[in-house]
Amino acid sequence: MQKLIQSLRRNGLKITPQRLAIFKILRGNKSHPCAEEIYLKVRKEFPTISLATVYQTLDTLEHIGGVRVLRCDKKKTRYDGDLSPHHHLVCIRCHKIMDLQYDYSKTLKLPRSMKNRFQVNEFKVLFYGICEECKRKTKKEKNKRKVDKV
Amino acid sequence: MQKLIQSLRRNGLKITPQRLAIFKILRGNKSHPCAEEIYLKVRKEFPTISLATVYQTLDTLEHIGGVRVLRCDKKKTRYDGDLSPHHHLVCIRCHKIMDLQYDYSKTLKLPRSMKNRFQVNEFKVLFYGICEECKRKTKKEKNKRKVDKV
DNA sequence: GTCTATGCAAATAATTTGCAGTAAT
DNA sequence: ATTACTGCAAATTATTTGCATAGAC
Repeated sequence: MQKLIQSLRRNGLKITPQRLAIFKILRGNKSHPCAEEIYLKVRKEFPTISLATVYQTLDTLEHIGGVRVLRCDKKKTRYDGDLSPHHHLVCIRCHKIMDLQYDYSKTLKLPRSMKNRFQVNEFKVLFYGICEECKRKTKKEKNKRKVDKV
Repeated sequence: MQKLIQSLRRNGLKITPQRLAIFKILRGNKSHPCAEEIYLKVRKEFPTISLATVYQTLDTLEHIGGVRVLRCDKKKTRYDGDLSPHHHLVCIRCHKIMDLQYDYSKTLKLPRSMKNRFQVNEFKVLFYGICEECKRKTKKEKNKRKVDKV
């Protein structure tokens, strides 16, 4: 939280209670909420906050690295307040997003040929597949809906 | 192309000229177009095609693995017809998406603890950073707009 | 002939914007 | 005092849907 305040300050941004509240909600949340879900939560503390403010704050937080943005959902953007090095497992059946607490920064380097042509600030790894729960269900359905890929 | 036709057939889907045309456009295109851009291209061959058909076809193609979907752009979904193992470099300044022809499948395994809890079908790696061109511009601007991260 | 896919228009819904008032510096 | 932020309502826009018709099988 102190880090956030410092970062806001250093970037000439104001330290508003709304920003702190949204950041706090994100930090204490492993569920990758979307803007609307965050909105419903902050409203409990700030009943007059607007959804637009939530969107704007999320933008601000993204810009200063206070939230990580997940665009794996077709419909809505999801937000992740866990700033530790980790990645995501996305179930293509139930669309659940799970955390993978594993740091690939050692193994995941750009090939030499690209190293001087792109300065990497961060990277995201998304694994798509079937989660345990859905796999169990699939077996019961005797491999229904199997897709033949190109 | 034969592979696509086979895959459509195997999945009980019809082989329509619109589907083939959209697939052909995607294959011969390294620019990661969005639905609208694809629509404008197919229209040259099929002036009566509708944007809705383009969306539906892209959905179908995604489902059978005939196109790869990129959700790194805040605004629109982008589509990639290159089915070879490769990943993407996204410039956070100019929002250009570049291909990284490199196969991380050997290095990017799930940790043992997760291996039995998630069946990976595919994975995507997104590198975010600054492209060569934008880096050159930044230097001229004497490190303007530098962000202090959380 | 059957059934799916297309084209059209209208609907949906996430996100953004403009602006007047409010609060942080 | 200054300037940025919030709240509200309205606007925007990507994407989806319903339905009649056309086309693939």
